[in-house]
Amino acid sequence: MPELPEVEVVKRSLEKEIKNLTIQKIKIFDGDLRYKVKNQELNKIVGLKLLKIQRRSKYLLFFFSKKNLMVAHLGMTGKFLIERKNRLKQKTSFYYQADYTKNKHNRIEFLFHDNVKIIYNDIRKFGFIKLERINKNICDIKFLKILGPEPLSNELNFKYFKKYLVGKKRNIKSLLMDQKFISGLGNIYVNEILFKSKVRPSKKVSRLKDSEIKYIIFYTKRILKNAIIKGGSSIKDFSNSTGKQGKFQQHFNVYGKQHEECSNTDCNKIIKKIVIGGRASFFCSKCQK
DNA sequence: AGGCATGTTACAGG
DNA sequence: ACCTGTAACATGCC
Repeated sequence: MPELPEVEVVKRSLEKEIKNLTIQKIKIFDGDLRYKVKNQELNKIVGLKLLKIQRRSKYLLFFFSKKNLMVAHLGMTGKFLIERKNRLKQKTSFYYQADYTKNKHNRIEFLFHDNVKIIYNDIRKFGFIKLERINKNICDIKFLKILGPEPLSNELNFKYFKKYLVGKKRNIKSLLMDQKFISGLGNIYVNEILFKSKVRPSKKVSRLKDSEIKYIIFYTKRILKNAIIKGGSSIKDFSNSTGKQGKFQQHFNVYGKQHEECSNTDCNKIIKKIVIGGRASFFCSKCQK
Protein backbone atom coordinates (compact mmCIF):
# COMPACT_ATOMS: atom_id res chain seq x y z
CA MET A 1 0.00 0.00 0.00
CA PRO A 2 2.72 2.48 0.64
CA GLU A 3 3.56 5.47 -1.48
CA LEU A 4 3.49 8.96 -0.03
CA PRO A 5 -0.33 9.28 0.26
CA GLU A 6 -0.71 5.91 1.95
CA VAL A 7 2.09 6.65 4.41
CA GLU A 8 0.53 10.03 5.16
CA VAL A 9 -2.84 8.40 5.83
CA VAL A 10 -1.21 5.85 8.13
CA LYS A 11 0.63 8.62 9.92
CA ARG A 12 -2.55 10.58 10.57
CA SER A 13 -4.56 7.65 11.86
CA LEU A 14 -1.70 6.40 14.03
CA GLU A 15 -1.11 9.79 15.52
CA LYS A 16 -4.76 10.12 16.37
CA GLU A 17 -4.68 6.85 18.28
CA ILE A 18 -1.36 6.72 20.05
CA LYS A 19 0.02 10.21 20.44
CA ASN A 20 0.98 10.96 24.04
CA LEU A 21 0.69 7.32 25.07
CA THR A 22 3.51 5.43 26.77
CA ILE A 23 4.88 2.10 25.58
CA GLN A 24 4.51 -0.72 28.07
CA LYS A 25 5.82 -3.67 26.20
CA ILE A 26 7.21 -4.69 22.80
CA LYS A 27 7.07 -8.20 21.39
CA ILE A 28 9.05 -9.22 18.34
CA PHE A 29 7.62 -12.26 16.55
CA ASP A 30 9.93 -12.02 13.55
CA GLY A 31 12.61 -9.35 13.56
CA ASP A 32 14.11 -10.50 10.28
CA LEU A 33 12.95 -7.53 8.25
CA ARG A 34 14.99 -5.51 5.77
CA TYR A 35 17.25 -4.86 8.71
CA LYS A 36 17.29 -7.18 11.69
CA VAL A 37 15.55 -5.86 14.78
CA LYS A 38 16.35 -7.19 18.22
CA ASN A 39 14.52 -6.93 21.51
CA GLN A 40 17.53 -5.27 23.03
CA GLU A 41 17.30 -2.43 20.53
CA LEU A 42 13.56 -1.81 20.67
CA ASN A 43 13.33 -2.17 24.43
CA LYS A 44 15.04 1.18 24.76
CA ILE A 45 11.72 2.88 24.09
CA VAL A 46 9.73 0.86 26.61
CA GLY A 47 8.45 3.28 29.25
CA LEU A 48 8.83 6.26 26.95
CA LYS A 49 6.09 8.50 25.71
CA LEU A 50 5.27 8.97 22.04
CA LEU A 51 5.40 12.70 21.51
CA LYS A 52 4.56 12.95 17.83
CA ILE A 53 4.70 11.17 14.50
CA GLN A 54 6.04 12.72 11.33
CA ARG A 55 6.18 11.55 7.76
CA ARG A 56 9.19 12.22 5.54
CA SER A 57 8.77 10.81 2.06
CA LYS A 58 7.65 7.21 2.64
CA TYR A 59 9.27 7.03 6.09
CA LEU A 60 7.42 7.28 9.37
CA LEU A 61 9.22 9.01 12.22
CA PHE A 62 8.05 8.27 15.75
CA PHE A 63 9.44 10.79 18.21
CA PHE A 64 9.68 9.46 21.74
CA SER A 65 10.69 11.19 24.93
CA LYS A 66 14.38 11.30 25.88
CA LYS A 67 15.42 11.98 22.30
CA ASN A 68 14.59 8.58 20.93
CA LEU A 69 13.41 8.26 17.37
CA MET A 70 11.88 5.19 15.79
CA VAL A 71 12.13 5.17 12.00
CA ALA A 72 9.79 2.89 10.07
CA HIS A 73 9.44 2.11 6.40
CA LEU A 74 6.60 -0.05 5.12
CA GLY A 75 8.41 -1.50 2.12
CA MET A 76 5.88 -3.10 -0.21
CA THR A 77 3.48 -4.74 2.18
CA GLY A 78 4.05 -3.25 5.61
CA LYS A 79 1.12 -2.03 7.68
CA PHE A 80 0.45 -0.76 11.14
CA LEU A 81 -2.70 -2.26 12.61
CA ILE A 82 -4.39 -0.75 15.60
CA GLU A 83 -6.23 -2.75 18.17
CA ARG A 84 -7.91 -1.59 21.35
CA LYS A 85 -8.74 -4.49 23.59
CA ASN A 86 -11.30 -2.79 25.76
CA ARG A 87 -13.38 -1.51 22.93
CA LEU A 88 -13.74 -4.68 20.92
CA LYS A 89 -17.30 -5.13 22.08
CA GLN A 90 -18.55 -1.79 20.94
CA LYS A 91 -17.81 -2.12 17.24
CA THR A 92 -18.78 1.45 16.69
CA SER A 93 -15.78 2.35 14.60
CA PHE A 94 -13.75 0.47 12.01
CA TYR A 95 -10.63 0.94 14.10
CA TYR A 96 -11.84 -1.37 16.77
CA GLN A 97 -13.57 -4.09 14.83
CA ALA A 98 -10.88 -6.48 13.78
CA ASP A 99 -8.90 -8.87 15.82
CA TYR A 100 -5.51 -8.74 14.19
CA THR A 101 -3.61 -10.75 16.75
CA LYS A 102 -3.59 -14.09 14.96
CA ASN A 103 -2.25 -13.01 11.58
CA LYS A 104 0.90 -14.95 10.70
CA HIS A 105 2.56 -11.91 9.16
CA ASN A 106 2.50 -9.92 12.36
CA ARG A 107 6.16 -9.10 12.97
CA ILE A 108 6.26 -6.71 15.91
CA GLU A 109 3.73 -5.70 18.51
CA PHE A 110 3.81 -2.46 20.52
CA LEU A 111 1.66 -2.41 23.59
CA PHE A 112 0.83 1.09 24.78
CA HIS A 113 -0.98 1.91 27.97
CA ASP A 114 -4.71 2.49 27.72
CA ASN A 115 -4.95 -0.99 26.15
CA VAL A 116 -3.91 0.24 22.74
CA LYS A 117 -1.87 -2.18 20.70
CA ILE A 118 -0.06 -1.37 17.46
CA ILE A 119 0.94 -4.32 15.31
CA TYR A 120 3.53 -4.06 12.55
CA ASN A 121 2.45 -6.57 9.91
CA ASP A 122 4.51 -7.16 6.78
CA ILE A 123 4.00 -10.03 4.34
CA ARG A 124 7.13 -9.66 2.26
CA LYS A 125 9.34 -8.15 4.96
CA PHE A 126 10.84 -5.40 2.81
CA GLY A 127 9.97 -2.83 5.42
CA PHE A 128 11.92 -2.07 8.58
CA ILE A 129 11.81 -0.52 11.99
CA LYS A 130 14.90 1.01 13.50
CA LEU A 131 15.79 3.12 16.50
CA GLU A 132 17.87 6.24 16.16
CA ARG A 133 19.13 8.78 18.67
CA ILE A 134 18.23 12.35 17.89
CA ASN A 135 21.47 14.14 18.42
CA LYS A 136 21.40 17.12 16.17
CA ASN A 137 19.31 17.28 13.07
CA ILE A 138 16.95 14.54 11.97
CA CYS A 139 18.05 15.33 8.44
CA ASP A 140 21.37 13.68 9.25
CA ILE A 141 19.78 10.28 9.60
CA LYS A 142 21.16 7.94 6.99
CA PHE A 143 17.83 7.16 5.32
CA LEU A 144 16.65 10.73 5.14
CA LYS A 145 19.90 12.34 4.14
CA ILE A 146 19.74 11.14 0.56
CA LEU A 147 16.13 12.13 -0.10
CA GLY A 148 15.08 14.85 -2.49
CA PRO A 149 12.39 17.40 -1.65
CA GLU A 150 8.87 16.56 -0.61
CA PRO A 151 6.67 16.75 -3.69
CA LEU A 152 4.00 18.70 -1.83
CA SER A 153 6.43 21.33 -0.64
CA ASN A 154 7.36 24.51 -2.48
CA GLU A 155 10.80 23.05 -3.07
CA LEU A 156 9.30 21.12 -5.95
CA ASN A 157 8.94 23.91 -8.46
CA PHE A 158 9.79 24.64 -12.06
CA LYS A 159 13.18 26.07 -11.29
CA TYR A 160 14.29 23.06 -9.24
CA PHE A 161 12.96 20.63 -11.84
CA LYS A 162 14.60 22.36 -14.76
CA LYS A 163 17.93 22.66 -13.03
CA TYR A 164 17.96 18.99 -12.08
CA LEU A 165 17.50 17.92 -15.70
CA VAL A 166 20.81 19.40 -16.83
CA GLY A 167 23.03 16.68 -18.22
CA LYS A 168 20.49 13.91 -17.55
CA LYS A 169 19.74 11.39 -20.25
CA ARG A 170 17.13 9.33 -18.49
CA ASN A 171 13.49 8.86 -19.20
CA ILE A 172 10.99 10.86 -17.18
CA LYS A 173 9.45 7.88 -15.42
CA SER A 174 12.72 6.72 -13.88
CA LEU A 175 13.46 10.28 -12.85
CA LEU A 176 10.14 10.70 -11.04
CA MET A 177 10.70 7.35 -9.33
CA ASP A 178 14.15 8.46 -8.18
CA GLN A 179 13.88 9.39 -4.51
CA LYS A 180 16.93 11.63 -4.80
CA PHE A 181 15.05 13.84 -7.22
CA ILE A 182 11.66 13.91 -5.51
CA SER A 183 10.95 11.71 -2.53
CA GLY A 184 7.67 9.95 -2.01
CA LEU A 185 6.45 8.97 -5.44
CA GLY A 186 6.19 5.32 -6.46
CA ASN A 187 5.11 3.28 -9.41
CA ILE A 188 1.37 3.83 -9.18
CA TYR A 189 1.32 7.59 -8.78
CA VAL A 190 4.06 8.18 -11.34
CA ASN A 191 2.01 6.31 -13.95
CA GLU A 192 -1.06 8.36 -13.08
CA ILE A 193 0.84 11.66 -13.04
CA LEU A 194 2.32 11.07 -16.49
CA PHE A 195 -1.06 10.15 -17.93
CA LYS A 196 -2.67 13.35 -16.70
CA SER A 197 0.34 15.36 -17.86
CA LYS A 198 0.08 13.74 -21.32
CA VAL A 199 3.73 12.71 -21.23
CA ARG A 200 4.92 9.28 -22.30
CA PRO A 201 6.81 7.47 -19.51
CA SER A 202 9.67 6.60 -21.85
CA LYS A 203 10.25 10.20 -22.89
CA LYS A 204 13.82 11.41 -22.40
CA VAL A 205 13.96 14.28 -19.95
CA SER A 206 16.08 16.31 -22.35
CA ARG A 207 13.12 16.42 -24.73
CA LEU A 208 10.57 17.67 -22.21
CA LYS A 209 8.94 20.96 -23.09
CA ASP A 210 8.61 23.60 -20.38
CA SER A 211 4.85 23.25 -20.55
CA GLU A 212 5.12 19.52 -19.93
CA ILE A 213 7.33 20.07 -16.90
CA LYS A 214 4.72 22.46 -15.54
CA TYR A 215 1.96 19.91 -16.05
CA ILE A 216 4.01 17.20 -14.34
CA ILE A 217 4.59 19.42 -11.30
CA PHE A 218 0.94 20.48 -11.19
CA TYR A 219 -0.45 16.94 -11.44
CA THR A 220 2.11 15.53 -9.02
CA LYS A 221 0.78 17.83 -6.33
CA ARG A 222 -2.86 17.50 -7.31
CA ILE A 223 -2.91 13.71 -7.55
CA LEU A 224 -1.04 13.24 -4.27
CA LYS A 225 -3.36 15.63 -2.46
CA ASN A 226 -6.44 13.96 -3.87
CA ALA A 227 -5.13 10.53 -2.97
CA ILE A 228 -4.55 11.62 0.63
CA ILE A 229 -8.09 12.98 0.82
CA LYS A 230 -9.43 9.67 -0.50
CA GLY A 231 -7.50 7.74 2.14
CA GLY A 232 -4.82 6.49 -0.24
CA SER A 233 -5.05 3.57 -2.64
CA SER A 234 -5.84 0.05 -1.53
CA ILE A 235 -4.79 -2.62 -3.97
CA LYS A 236 -5.00 -6.37 -3.68
CA ASP A 237 -4.53 -6.93 0.01
CA PHE A 238 -6.51 -3.74 0.71
CA SER A 239 -6.50 -2.75 4.41
CA ASN A 240 -4.90 0.63 4.32
CA SER A 241 -4.17 2.81 7.30
CA THR A 242 -5.76 0.95 10.13
CA GLY A 243 -8.36 -1.38 8.77
CA LYS A 244 -9.86 1.38 6.71
CA GLN A 245 -9.65 0.99 2.94
CA GLY A 246 -8.46 3.78 0.69
CA LYS A 247 -10.59 4.85 -2.22
CA PHE A 248 -8.17 6.41 -4.64
CA GLN A 249 -7.78 3.21 -6.67
CA GLN A 250 -11.23 3.98 -8.04
CA HIS A 251 -9.69 7.02 -9.68
CA PHE A 252 -6.83 5.26 -11.46
CA ASN A 253 -6.72 6.07 -15.15
CA VAL A 254 -3.91 3.80 -16.29
CA TYR A 255 -2.34 1.78 -13.48
CA GLY A 256 -3.27 -1.87 -14.01
CA LYS A 257 -5.55 -0.92 -16.91
CA GLN A 258 -3.76 -2.49 -19.85
CA HIS A 259 -6.30 -3.76 -22.42
CA GLU A 260 -8.81 -1.16 -21.25
CA GLU A 261 -9.81 1.88 -23.24
CA CYS A 262 -8.21 5.23 -22.52
CA SER A 263 -10.39 7.17 -20.11
CA ASN A 264 -10.18 10.43 -22.05
CA THR A 265 -13.55 11.03 -23.64
CA ASP A 266 -12.30 11.71 -27.13
CA CYS A 267 -9.98 8.70 -27.19
CA ASN A 268 -10.65 5.00 -27.62
CA LYS A 269 -7.08 3.71 -27.71
CA ILE A 270 -6.21 0.71 -25.56
CA ILE A 271 -3.85 1.42 -22.65
CA LYS A 272 -0.45 -0.16 -23.20
CA LYS A 273 1.78 -1.85 -20.67
CA ILE A 274 5.55 -1.80 -21.06
CA VAL A 275 8.45 -2.27 -18.67
CA ILE A 276 10.65 0.70 -17.77
CA GLY A 277 13.40 0.34 -15.23
CA GLY A 278 12.03 -3.08 -14.34
CA ARG A 279 8.63 -1.67 -13.38
CA ALA A 280 5.26 -1.95 -15.09
CA SER A 281 4.43 1.22 -16.96
CA PHE A 282 1.02 2.07 -18.37
CA PHE A 283 0.18 4.73 -20.91
CA CYS A 284 -2.05 5.77 -23.77
CA SER A 285 -0.03 5.91 -26.98
CA LYS A 286 -2.36 8.53 -28.44
CA CYS A 287 -2.74 10.92 -25.51
CA GLN A 288 0.79 10.73 -24.12
CA LYS A 289 3.47 12.16 -26.38
C1' DA B 1 4.58 -23.56 -13.04
C1' DG B 2 5.81 -19.08 -14.06
C1' DG B 3 5.13 -14.30 -13.85
C1' DC B 4 4.05 -10.50 -11.29
C1' DA B 5 3.59 -7.27 -7.16
C1' DT B 6 2.74 -0.26 -3.88
C1' DG B 7 10.21 -0.25 -2.50
C1' DT B 8 15.13 0.09 -1.87
C1' DT B 9 19.80 -0.87 -2.76
C1' DA B 10 24.05 -3.45 -4.04
C1' DC B 11 26.42 -4.14 -7.94
C1' DA B 12 27.97 -4.20 -12.83
C1' DG B 13 29.10 -1.79 -16.85
C1' DG B 14 29.76 2.37 -19.41
C1' DA C 1 33.55 9.46 -9.48
C1' DC C 2 29.19 9.74 -11.96
C1' DC C 3 25.21 7.90 -14.49
C1' DT C 4 22.11 4.10 -15.63
C1' DG C 5 20.01 -0.31 -15.67
C1' DT C 6 19.37 -4.90 -13.54
C1' DA C 7 18.97 -8.26 -9.93
C1' DA C 8 17.95 -9.46 -5.39
C1' DC C 9 15.46 -9.40 -1.18
C1' DA C 10 10.53 -12.74 0.95
C1' DT C 11 6.00 -14.09 0.22
C1' DG C 12 1.56 -14.72 -1.91
C1' DC C 13 -1.62 -14.62 -5.69
C1' DC C 14 -3.44 -15.39 -10.37
